[in-house]
Amino acid sequence: MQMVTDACRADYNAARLAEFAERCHRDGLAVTPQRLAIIRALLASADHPRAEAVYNAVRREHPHISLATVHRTLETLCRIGEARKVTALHDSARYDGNTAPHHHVVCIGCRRIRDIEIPGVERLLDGRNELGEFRLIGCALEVHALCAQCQRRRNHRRQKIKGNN
Amino acid sequence: MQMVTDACRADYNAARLAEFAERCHRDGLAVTPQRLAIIRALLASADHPRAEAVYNAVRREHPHISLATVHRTLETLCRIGEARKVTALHDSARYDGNTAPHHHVVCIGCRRIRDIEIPGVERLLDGRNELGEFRLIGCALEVHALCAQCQRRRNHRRQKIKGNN
DNA sequence: TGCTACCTGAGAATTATTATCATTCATAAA
DNA sequence: TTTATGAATGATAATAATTCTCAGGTAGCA
Ligand SMILES: [Mn+2]
Ligand SMILES: [Mn+2]
Ligand SMILES: [Zn+2]
Ligand SMILES: [Zn+2]
Repeated sequence: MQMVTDACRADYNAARLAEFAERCHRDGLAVTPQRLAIIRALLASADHPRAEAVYNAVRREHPHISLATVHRTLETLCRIGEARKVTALHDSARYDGNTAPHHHVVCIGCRRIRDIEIPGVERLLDGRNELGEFRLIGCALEVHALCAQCQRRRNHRRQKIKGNN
Repeated sequence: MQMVTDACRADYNAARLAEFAERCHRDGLAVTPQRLAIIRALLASADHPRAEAVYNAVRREHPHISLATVHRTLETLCRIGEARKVTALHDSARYDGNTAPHHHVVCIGCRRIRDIEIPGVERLLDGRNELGEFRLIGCALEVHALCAQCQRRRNHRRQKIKGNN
């Protein structure tokens, strides 16, 4: 287990930026100055910013950009796989009365959550209680999945799209 | 790895409910009908409800309860360790331009997030792409920690509290 | 049986996010 | 290069989740 340093991201970021226009075209998206500025700001920051933080960064070059555009664009970037969210469960607080150690499987379609037990997860951190400047407390594994219902839904949608061709 | 069944929670819930009043007293909290109803509803549901869902459940017995009380109480339960949140990062969406596989360490004080690489996490799911009704897609490990700054802050606060005795 | 500090309900305020719509612009065809 | 067109943007309203405020209520204790 080790921290990912800023240094090793420089090349990665340059490569990602170089590919960006091509990827937008592949997905049928226009390469707008706003989108370029937002992906640049996102790649440049190692701190997993919120929309507001990206907005503040981008505004230095594009003082007229709208916060709504930043929200929209970040969602678009996630949809085409150029960005992701740190957790799939940010939309509202989910509470758990089970305080015993366990982990969760989350349906990325409908946000259904179920408990799972996974032996060995704690062991991943074992022996360490520090990492860089951080004092470690515990960990939670979020297993991403599709529930039966959302699997069906996606299949139906795919078939509809096929039919429209 | 296995799903946690409803059945094996029945005893656990009864035990937790029995201890509840004692634990409130220990923490200097009053045992109000609202708090009892909320912990009961939370323990009874295996689906990691949002505040709204707890509100709807509790309202059947306490039609006059306020949604604000539900929010407040769920937060209180987390503070005294009688409940927890599924993720510490629900308050606003956090975006990540790094699409390579990696995990995160999260400061539970200030929500600072850093990338970490942990070999072997994917292996926890290996061999399986189904679990119960869920089709597995991937996973994300959220390592909880305190950053240097928040460690200092907590120490200062503890000293202040000591001084007030 | 009171006292008192803590708790609750009601509703306002705040914050994050999404929706609406008129205007602008990136793209590709002519 | 010009033009046509559908997609993208900015401004702002709307919605949703959560927190705040404060007057009145009540649990816990003497
Ligand atoms: Mn759980
Ligand atoms: Mn990351
Ligand atoms: Zn689902
Ligand atoms: Zn911190």
